[in-house]
Amino acid sequence: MKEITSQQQRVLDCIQIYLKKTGFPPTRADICKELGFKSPNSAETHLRALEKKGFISIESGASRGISVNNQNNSFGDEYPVIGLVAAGSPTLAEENIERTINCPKSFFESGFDYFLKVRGLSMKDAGIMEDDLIAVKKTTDVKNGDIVIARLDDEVTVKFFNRKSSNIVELEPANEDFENIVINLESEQLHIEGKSVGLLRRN
Amino acid sequence: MKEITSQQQRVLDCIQIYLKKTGFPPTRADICKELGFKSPNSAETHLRALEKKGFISIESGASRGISVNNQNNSFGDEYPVIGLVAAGSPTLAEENIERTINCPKSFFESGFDYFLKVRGLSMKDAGIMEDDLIAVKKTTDVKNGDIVIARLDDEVTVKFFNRKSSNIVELEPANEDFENIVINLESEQLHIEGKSVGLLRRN
DNA sequence: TATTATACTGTACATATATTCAGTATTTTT
DNA sequence: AAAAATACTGAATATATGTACAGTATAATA
Repeated sequence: MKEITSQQQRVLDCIQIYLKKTGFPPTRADICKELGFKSPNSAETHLRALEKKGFISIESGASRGISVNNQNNSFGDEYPVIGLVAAGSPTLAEENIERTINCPKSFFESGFDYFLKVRGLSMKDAGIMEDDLIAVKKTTDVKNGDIVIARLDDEVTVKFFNRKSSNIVELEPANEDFENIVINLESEQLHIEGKSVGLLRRN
Repeated sequence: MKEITSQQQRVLDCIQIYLKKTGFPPTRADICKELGFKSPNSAETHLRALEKKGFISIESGASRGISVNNQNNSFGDEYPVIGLVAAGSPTLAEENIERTINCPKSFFESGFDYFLKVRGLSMKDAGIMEDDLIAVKKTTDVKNGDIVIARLDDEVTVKFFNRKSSNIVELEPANEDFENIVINLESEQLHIEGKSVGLLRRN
């Protein structure tokens, strides 16, 4: 996606506002009226530039045949729900995707990549129950106290992250029936898949 | 909203599918092509019927000037977040609405009406923590074991519902530090605001 | 029984709309 | 310094599209 100019941004905004207001895209004349252009060709050339840069698609010949390509509108996207993660298989492999959930992109504060279906009760005191869906943001940038999705020997687990020293990381459950997992990074492999940015439960 | 006929439903479905696929509404000819009509007037009369019944709006003269009025598309709606509920004030009064959340209508199984922001930890063992947002469906049709939003003497509380006998209802917390609330319906007023159909947490 | 709503085909036409062509001017890139 | 992209005005036009008119037929309603 190439860079957008300020005028092209105005046209793109105009399309989206018009869409939200009326339910259908504007004509060239509508855009001109809205932005003060005096020739329909002004709108036309901007539309072609936006199309060339990938921001919109234009159906040739069709009236109002404009569709906005970007996903950062307020509407939904399909997010995968990752269920039982088999040992050794990559987390986001297709066979692990149970289904998808349509959910606004900006639903959780920092944006997220997928839902992870929780097994077990090791985080129950943090309000995370069996079958809850954790909104996971893929990142390795985690701080102490974050709820992280970690992989240890092909086993995926959800725990509090706590770096004790440069080589020692503790993964702490929120359930007194479970014990802390202490990892020495020199001798063991710890892979941080991401961190929890939210939770979804459906009764 | 008057009753819709099966053919009109087909046309309405056609519009929504077309919208989802292309990003803009169909022309009369598009509808004919999609549904097998041979005259554009077939689409026209159906559209006018749908407009008369309130399902769609048509902008006169504009090409593809159709907008769907109903909200049961797969996209988002604005749901109110109810925060601190002041004693004596109706739950959904405007002053109680902290903000709204854009969320697909079909996000929680049985549909829902608003989000309730949780105070306290009386339901922590059910995985409901402070500041969690409970998706509430307004209903008085609750079963034993349901998590209900109940009002007792202008105090709103979230608890498990448990009908002991025809006159006795127990509201049970999920936290051993709290005690059951036993209500004798003959002497006390219990108002069921609704029940929890889901939960949303944002870290 | 008359009327209205539903459910179509088929034709016709005014106009709404996309799109091309001819210019002008400024800025950015090569 | 030349070429390409940006940012417009203005006019022209083919066609995409809404919409009215003329029919036919059946089911529902008053």
